[in-house]
Amino acid sequence: MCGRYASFRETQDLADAFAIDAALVDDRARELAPSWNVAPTDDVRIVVERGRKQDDGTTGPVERSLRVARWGLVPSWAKDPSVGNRMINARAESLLDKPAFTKPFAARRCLVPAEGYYEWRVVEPGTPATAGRKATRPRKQPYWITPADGDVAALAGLYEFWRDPSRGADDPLRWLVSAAVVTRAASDDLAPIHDRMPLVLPRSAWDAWLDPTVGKDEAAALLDVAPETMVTRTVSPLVSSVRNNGPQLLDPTDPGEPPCATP
DNA sequence: CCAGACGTTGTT
DNA sequence: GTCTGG
DNA sequence: CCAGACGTTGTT
DNA sequence: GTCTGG
Repeated sequence: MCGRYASFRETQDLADAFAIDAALVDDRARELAPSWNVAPTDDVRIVVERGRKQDDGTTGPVERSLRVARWGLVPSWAKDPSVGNRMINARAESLLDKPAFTKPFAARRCLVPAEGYYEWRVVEPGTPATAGRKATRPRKQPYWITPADGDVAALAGLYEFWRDPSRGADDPLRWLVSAAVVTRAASDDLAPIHDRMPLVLPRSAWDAWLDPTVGKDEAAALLDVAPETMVTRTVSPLVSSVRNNGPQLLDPTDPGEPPCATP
């Protein structure tokens, strides 16, 4: 779950929403194209808090910034970045036991801004919506899921740095920043569509989640926040292919058959 | 000790 | 790097 | 997450 | 069926 989402809000709006100083918005974040179909391995915008490395080698005061990360956490020990292709999610329930996530959770938590995310539900042929039509193979019905309050969704994330051994000290691509989205059990409202959902943090939890001086024990308490209320609608299967993009992917479609938990 | 994994999802 | 399994 | 590939050699 | 790429 949470393997596809959308992030198309203007960078300045994001900076405002997360109280980020304009000077701390990375150029790459400004240049990143809006996307209605963000897929694993894509570059995404993340909100982080850390002290910048200063010229004298020491670390400066903690600052909140908007940066770019590759979706799919690449552990520091990875031999190549493809390891991150499958580390797109981190289960809240087991986070603390996973070597790949231990340090990121203790010190490198981030927020992944999203306008909403997608889930797919498998619809078997022969159900009321397809009755009378020619028998078909199961179909994957995508859903668009957004916060009910219309605000930006702040997905809890973890990030990591990976040093590319093939690049020299001066190469700006020497350090790859990558991130994973934390998942949890779905709320009762969303369970009929899917049993997992991203951890959407309420505004009241943002500061503590981002604060690198907040340790793992305190941060772990944030994993249990009450789920945000979300609204859903069916959208076109165009979104299923990562090659498609654009606001039309969010166009509502006839739901046909309502989701049901137990057939 | 060394070798090998390190992750989630969905589906059966 | 760090943990697990053998 | 879904879609799409799934392979090597030798030659250009 | 299972892995890789986006």
